[in-house]
Amino acid sequence: MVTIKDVARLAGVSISTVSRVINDSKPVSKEVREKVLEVIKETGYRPNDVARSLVTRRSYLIGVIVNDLSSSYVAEMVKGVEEVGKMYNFDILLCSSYYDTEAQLKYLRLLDRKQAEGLIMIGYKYDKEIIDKVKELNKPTIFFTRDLIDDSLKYVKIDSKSAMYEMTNYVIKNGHKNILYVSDYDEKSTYEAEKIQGFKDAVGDNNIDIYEILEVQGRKYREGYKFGEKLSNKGFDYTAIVCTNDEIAYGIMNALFDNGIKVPEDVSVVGYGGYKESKIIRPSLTTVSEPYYDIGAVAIRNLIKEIEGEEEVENKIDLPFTLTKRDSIRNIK
Amino acid sequence: MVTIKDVARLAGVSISTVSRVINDSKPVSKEVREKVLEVIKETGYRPNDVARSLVTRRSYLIGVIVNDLSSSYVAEMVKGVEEVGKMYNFDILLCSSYYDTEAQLKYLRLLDRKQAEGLIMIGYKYDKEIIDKVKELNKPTIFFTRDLIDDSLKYVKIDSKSAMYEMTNYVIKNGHKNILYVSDYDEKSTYEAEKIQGFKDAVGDNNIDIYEILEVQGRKYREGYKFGEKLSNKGFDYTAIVCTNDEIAYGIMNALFDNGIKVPEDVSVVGYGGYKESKIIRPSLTTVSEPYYDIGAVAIRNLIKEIEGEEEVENKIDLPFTLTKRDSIRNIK
DNA sequence: TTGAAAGCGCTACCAA
DNA sequence: TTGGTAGCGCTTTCAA
Repeated sequence: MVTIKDVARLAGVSISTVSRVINDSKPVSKEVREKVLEVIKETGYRPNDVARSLVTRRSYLIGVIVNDLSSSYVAEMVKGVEEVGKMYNFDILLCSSYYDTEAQLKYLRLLDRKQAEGLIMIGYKYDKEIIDKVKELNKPTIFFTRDLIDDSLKYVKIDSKSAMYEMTNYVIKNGHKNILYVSDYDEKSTYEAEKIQGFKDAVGDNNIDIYEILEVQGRKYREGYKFGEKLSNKGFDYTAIVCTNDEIAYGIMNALFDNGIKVPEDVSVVGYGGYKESKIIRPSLTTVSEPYYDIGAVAIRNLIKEIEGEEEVENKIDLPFTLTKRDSIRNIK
Repeated sequence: MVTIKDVARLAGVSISTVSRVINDSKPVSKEVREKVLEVIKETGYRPNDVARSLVTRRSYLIGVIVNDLSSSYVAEMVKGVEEVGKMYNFDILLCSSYYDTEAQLKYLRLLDRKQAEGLIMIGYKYDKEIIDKVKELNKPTIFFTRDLIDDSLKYVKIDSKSAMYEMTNYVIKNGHKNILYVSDYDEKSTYEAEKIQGFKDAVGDNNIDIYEILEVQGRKYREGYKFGEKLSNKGFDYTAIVCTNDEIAYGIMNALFDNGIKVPEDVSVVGYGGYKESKIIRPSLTTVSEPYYDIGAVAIRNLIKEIEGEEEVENKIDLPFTLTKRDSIRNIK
């Protein structure tokens, strides 16, 4: 392995000078610079970032802790984080905790030891233990989570109440008067509570009084499917089903389909999220699209601003959503 | 920031001793150990891995370069890499190149400077420039790619020829005698060539002579959809369509659906890959399932073996595939 | 414009 | 079982 010392010796200069030409940090005479560059080329010298980190106290590393990378929206966010991070010369250290608090704690410690300069937490909800640890680490950190239990934290989010309001409103405008809202969890998160509020507000503002809110035990495709099966078996007279997320929505849709109930002919279904799959399934899913790539991009952009000590960094960032109108809903007016 | 020196001073011992208790590397008397531990607790001291890396010459970092994390199978592989990596205390530095050779080169250099101990390359195909650079870096590296141009490289793969042979055979056993194979690219990769060979072998062994091989200009959903539209418009008399990958398959299926052609009633469609979406779409897709999580897991396990200098590391790893039989194919016998 | 030297935080050797 | 110290590869003063 060739080091800066070797280069210096071979070029007949001091290591300071070599450092200067590598980093372009101070003027170096043309001849010396060329000589050094030549030696670097000949020897194939490559600076060691670990050594550099130690003295500059900069790692240009950002730790990202996710629950599960195989959720398409998580992958999309990480992609945004990674790509924008790279634009600012930051690298991503990826950790996936699979919803486990112990793992999250472990990775928090790990990232700290690795001198990560910032943290991005992408998850569903966090134990107080995690929140406390994050505060203790005292590093720039940004959350994307469904449950914001601590107001001193920095996060990026979507105004889910308005989003669900608009979605529900759209459903109603399509003539639906008997609507089921499928909530994703019995243990209410602030995020889910907001969505339900949006739904209720829309229903109230439109004087719809035949509606129901049911809970599915989980938030994945599987659970949605099971729920849809139960629904099919017991029968129902809703004309529209509003789901708290896309996976639940296409879980339900597939169960209906497999039980001979047609969407949107027999019942309309709408989702929330705008996951990749929502445009691939048939009928394509009407949904609220959350800009996951952008969420990741904005999160890291903001984090880097804070790391670089810029002044005007916002603490709470609201990103716009869009209503994606597709084929899973029918106008029954 | 509290360093090992502070701990040593506060505990009234030398830094060597502190180092020993942190790493449990040499015997330390019970009293001294307890005193040191106490000071560590009080001060909240956390060792700096950067400094440690510099002296031990170990980073425990593995660089992963992918093309696009938003492909579900890539995310699945990275998940396998990350989770198994963590089991062995290795961390993942994630880079996404978006199919760009320049970016790949840049990340290769970056990972080298960051002292990554190994490299995992997940991609479609690589320029010679990349292969050369990888060789030059002379680090343990493992590929998962569709085009293996250099036999000295280490890779993990699926026997795609056998897989496609079995799939085609299955289609034929279902009574199909007029089959279209949809290839994904005009510029043949070794991987695609193998699949085609598997298809041809099966067709030949079964004395089927009405078959066709067509090319779609790309390998994503979009291109599959476009291809399916063209197919629908011009009409066809194939009874089955074998696709080179799942995205193409459901692209085609959706185009057929949107044009009133029913799968599997009017035509059977099968895919290759076993992407997450293949079980969600309706009809669910019959496909060859490649074990992406395992591919990632095996790749990194093997890489770590090489890094740790174990003897019996294989260079070419073949992983088993499975035929996933679902609803997109109909028996027409 | 250049070089000498201190030192980043740690491990590991050698001596005690 | 402990401490002293060299040194990992680099940046960054300070002086020349």
